[in-house]
Amino acid sequence: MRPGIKDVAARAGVSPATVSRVLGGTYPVAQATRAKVQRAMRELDYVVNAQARALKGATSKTVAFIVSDVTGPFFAHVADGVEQQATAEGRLCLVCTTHDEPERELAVIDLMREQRADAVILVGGGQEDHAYRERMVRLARALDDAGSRLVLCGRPPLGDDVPATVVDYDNEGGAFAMTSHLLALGHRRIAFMGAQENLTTPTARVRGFRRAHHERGLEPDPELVIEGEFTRSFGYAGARDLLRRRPDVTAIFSATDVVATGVLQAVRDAGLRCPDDVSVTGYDDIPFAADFAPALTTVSIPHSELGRAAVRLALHRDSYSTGQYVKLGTHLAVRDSAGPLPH
Amino acid sequence: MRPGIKDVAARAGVSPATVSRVLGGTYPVAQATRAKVQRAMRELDYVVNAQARALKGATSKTVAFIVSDVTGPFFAHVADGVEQQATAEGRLCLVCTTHDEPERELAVIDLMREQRADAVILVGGGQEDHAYRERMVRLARALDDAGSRLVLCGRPPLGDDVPATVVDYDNEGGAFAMTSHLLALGHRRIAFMGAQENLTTPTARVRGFRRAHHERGLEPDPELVIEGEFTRSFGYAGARDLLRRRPDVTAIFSATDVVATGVLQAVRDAGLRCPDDVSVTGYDDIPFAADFAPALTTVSIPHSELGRAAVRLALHRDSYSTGQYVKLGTHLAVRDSAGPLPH
DNA sequence: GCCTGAATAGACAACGTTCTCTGTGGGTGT
DNA sequence: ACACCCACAGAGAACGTTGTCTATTCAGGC
Repeated sequence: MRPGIKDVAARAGVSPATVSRVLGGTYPVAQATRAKVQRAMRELDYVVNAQARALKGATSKTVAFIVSDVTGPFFAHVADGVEQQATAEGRLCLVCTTHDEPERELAVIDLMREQRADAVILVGGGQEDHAYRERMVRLARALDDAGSRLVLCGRPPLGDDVPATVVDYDNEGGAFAMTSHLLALGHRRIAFMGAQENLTTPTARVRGFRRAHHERGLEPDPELVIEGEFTRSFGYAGARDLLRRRPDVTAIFSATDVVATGVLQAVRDAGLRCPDDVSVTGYDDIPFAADFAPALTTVSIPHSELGRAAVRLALHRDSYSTGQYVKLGTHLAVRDSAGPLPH
Repeated sequence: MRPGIKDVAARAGVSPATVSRVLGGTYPVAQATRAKVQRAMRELDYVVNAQARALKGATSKTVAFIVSDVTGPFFAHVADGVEQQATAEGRLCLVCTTHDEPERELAVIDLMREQRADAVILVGGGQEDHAYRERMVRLARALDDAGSRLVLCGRPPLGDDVPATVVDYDNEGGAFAMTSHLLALGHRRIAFMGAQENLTTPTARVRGFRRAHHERGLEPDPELVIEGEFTRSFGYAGARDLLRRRPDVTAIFSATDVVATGVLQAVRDAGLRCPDDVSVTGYDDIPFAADFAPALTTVSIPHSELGRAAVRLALHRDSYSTGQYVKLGTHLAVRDSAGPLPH
């Protein structure tokens, strides 16, 4: 049987309350008594019951981390930041996946409400439609009532009156910078691979792509903004078809690095060289981007700082008068996969 | 304020016990009463308090997942399996990192003991010394007393009398197969990059490397078994020095894919081509191994099955008469980075 | 020698569930 | 008409903590 505070008290010859005070350290206990209690705890190999403690207190000292898929390199690095900061703040870290099923997302947030997590961090882009937004607003309020804080990490804010913390990064700015880079290299027929109408992340990236063209007085060819998921297989199929249909394209801006892996494969399979024949770039700067063939030019996101900031802001929300919206910067990681326009 | 079972009971005009019974579903409640209660729950947006429930029950319906670093691709995929299976079994998933600090490992396991997790899954290799083993044995017993199960995932068993579940993979067999593959391609001066004396994983891989030589009546050159950590930077520095010191080497078997990325970089920087001048192989088959330059020949590990099996075995340990030790197979993933011996 | 106040320790009531007893009606069998 | 059982619902005690309130002791000041 697992010993409780009473067993320790009995063995030390004191009352349970005294043991609790030794545990907490927030109340005067005589040196001799403390020693007796500590000895009893050691002898019984006692550990507190976290559930009982949480039941008494207001919170479970836990941070929940919700992603669509733990294996995504993007998520793994945000998770790293979350875990680091949570540990530093004396919190444990719960992980849940949604696999992009909206109902599952709902269910998982209810689970976290049951757990009375201090913060519930939703990582990754969200959908753009109104119904989804409304649901998020309701969840934010429900969590707020339960004493938790909803944190949106990597997606835009819901509105000022919604009790949620938002930690975003400059999605559009990164796409703008990358597109400008390609334009500066002389490319004019640039494809964007992986647009998705109703999702916040690809939409912001397409916006940056367009804006970079417009600022140079150019109009992006609508035929070159290609819809598709953030997967390797879409990158492969999409690029293969594109290269057949539009051999005049000289650069492909992939919506994510994972898409870029597929694009690079398609380029190789088409007998073309990168970057000599066609430039390929990505977005995210995943850990192995520098090891691809060729090393991938991409947009770097401060992944782990995103996670750390999420936890930090959520837990100290009263002391941040600056508000609950932070937008971190992105920057270009220029490597070998994008070069000047071939002639 | 967050509503409790009493508030629901009051609103529905029944006793708290009845509400609990509607919640549990394991006791007859009249149809009309059930409807009243469910309506009250909906109106108050009630969710149970997981801590209170766990306090009553024997366990917190939680699985803990302990790794040295969440960002490692190996870990991410085991985590995926763990999370999948935990969800399927109605458990939540706690994540902790140790960053390879033994004291932190200790502290984290105590934290899990406090949480009364159903299973505590320790992922990745361990140290080989006696003191460490003894400590693990004590932890296994302590967790067993607390009603939890220690699971060792990706490291060898502690002994028959220790209450722990072990889910391992054929570490040595994979190294044996890979080395045999290289030998069959004609290579005779093969380096092993990333041995570490006191750690179980590299030790097993070196063992397979040696055995493959011996079975062909060959003796591996001790100078070619190079000590080093499982990092990209070691791979780079180690391979750079090796290629300078021993230009006669024709193949480099990297202890992990991450090491291989560094090795590949060093090979490129030395002006050599892979696999034409020197073959390079890895171990782990991380997700992007196929996207490296060239696509990496490596040993594939059933990562997520490792995680799933860990949870499955730990939670149903009474119904597995077969014992609490499972060893999963590994297989070669032959790609482009290893070729026949150049002449 | 008595009062005051610090320092310390115990008793007891929460926290929100679930489980085990006890009812309490109303239907059935004889 | 009586006993009996069944289906249901309530009362109350846990689970292991922590916080509040009260009781004891002892030193010091008058």
